[in-house]
Amino acid sequence: MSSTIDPNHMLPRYYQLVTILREKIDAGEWQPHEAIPSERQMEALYGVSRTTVRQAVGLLIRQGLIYQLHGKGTYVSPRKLQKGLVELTSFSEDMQQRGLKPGQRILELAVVDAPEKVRQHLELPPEVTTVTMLERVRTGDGQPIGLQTSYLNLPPGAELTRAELQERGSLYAILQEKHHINLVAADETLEVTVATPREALLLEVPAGSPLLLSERVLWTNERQAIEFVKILYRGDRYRYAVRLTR
Amino acid sequence: MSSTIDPNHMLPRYYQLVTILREKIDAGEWQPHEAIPSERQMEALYGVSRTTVRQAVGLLIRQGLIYQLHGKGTYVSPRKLQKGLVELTSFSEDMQQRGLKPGQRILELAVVDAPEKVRQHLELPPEVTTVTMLERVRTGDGQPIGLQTSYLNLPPGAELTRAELQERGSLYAILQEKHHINLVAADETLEVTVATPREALLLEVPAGSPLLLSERVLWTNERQAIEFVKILYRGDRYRYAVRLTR
DNA sequence: TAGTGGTCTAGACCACCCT
DNA sequence: GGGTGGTCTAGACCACTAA
Repeated sequence: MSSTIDPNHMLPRYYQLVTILREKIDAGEWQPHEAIPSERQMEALYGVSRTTVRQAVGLLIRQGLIYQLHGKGTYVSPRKLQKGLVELTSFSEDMQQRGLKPGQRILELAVVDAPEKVRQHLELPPEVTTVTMLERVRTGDGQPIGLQTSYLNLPPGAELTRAELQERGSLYAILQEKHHINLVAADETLEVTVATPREALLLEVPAGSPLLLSERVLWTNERQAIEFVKILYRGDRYRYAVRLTR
Repeated sequence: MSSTIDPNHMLPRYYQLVTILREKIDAGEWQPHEAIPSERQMEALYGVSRTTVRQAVGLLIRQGLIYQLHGKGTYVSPRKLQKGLVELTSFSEDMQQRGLKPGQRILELAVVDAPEKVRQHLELPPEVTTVTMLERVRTGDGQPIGLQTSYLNLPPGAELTRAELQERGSLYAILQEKHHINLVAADETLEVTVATPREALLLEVPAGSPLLLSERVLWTNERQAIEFVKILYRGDRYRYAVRLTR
């Protein structure tokens, strides 16, 4: 709960300023549509250069917390625009944000020949013929929400075990912490489909029920496609939210 | 098709540099995962400061065209990550990007009492009791794609006529050019539903067919909610695409 | 005219990667 | 050690808004 900037801190100064400003906004110290101090005032207030102020301000603008009007000032966004609807999240994070306890039932974990559709999405080179396939029923507060099928192009030597998955829950946490793979972006498509008998059974809905189908390609910080994941969501229990900007 | 920066040009230098770099990437002058000149090299190449180079580079990174690795360099993203999947677009722009000719059939255009749900989404003040309601069947290459219902909180005096809409096609173009309202962000949710008899008739599908329901709140550059839009898309003719980032 | 954000410069030092 | 991106400074001028 600091409100000054420490030049010797581990974190960069612009990021310390981001934290200070976000805390004030979250605490309601400035109301929506109210002007916050100008860039030159913050320069003096926090003892940093205007460039550094603008770096912090730019980040908060991209996160939707504040906005600027040329010649007028910098203002707090209305609360609806403050919620980060746009970020790349795992299923587990997604459920937690919705206030549901994430859970899973692992149906299958195996190394398989890559289907053609998966080859294309992951842009597999010819010498790679197999991928790791993981099928899970995902739950929120114990209720089935989605049927998830992942195809992973893991680096040689990297392996995935049921035990790890059971323990950690989140696949992304394992990739990040154990294999040092950073996921930074994803391309996702959404469409409508209806449940096959098998899907209906697993999701506990009548066969033919409408489902939301998400297909996602995940990219590492080096922009290699590493995972292609399909999630079939129950139409009655899931709503997808995004923020779009110009 | 310039490849130098003109200091006296109308456009800012960083933006001229963005254009130059984008043209080279689009032309395939640099291949995916190939390094482009370093920031200090571009400083010399284009006669601008490193700050300006970084401003251009940052914009292209946020658009997904390039990425940077600390201590290594700046690289071209693979093509799949170059397509802008994330931007706020109107239905007309959306159809054009998909290579379909956008069309519409106006069902209703009227000033109505604002329903409670609309009041909440638009955050209407108590003194505002009415909104402009516009219902249209949207088509792609003449085929029905979606049933769109818009609720607009227009500024006093601003009016919308069928003639304008028929002529311009795009509501956003009218708001922008005639009323100088800039739409800069939107919050959108997507879910699955099934067609009522009326919806089925208008969309030319059997009653009970699965549909994709989009609900969108549009924000101006001053972060006022100005439009609440519902679009019911035919499940068999529409797929939604987004790019997510960390 | 004064204050705001938008653009731009010419430096500097640090952290990281590779040889 | 030399090159890369990441952070930061102390200025400057311009474009826009409002009184």
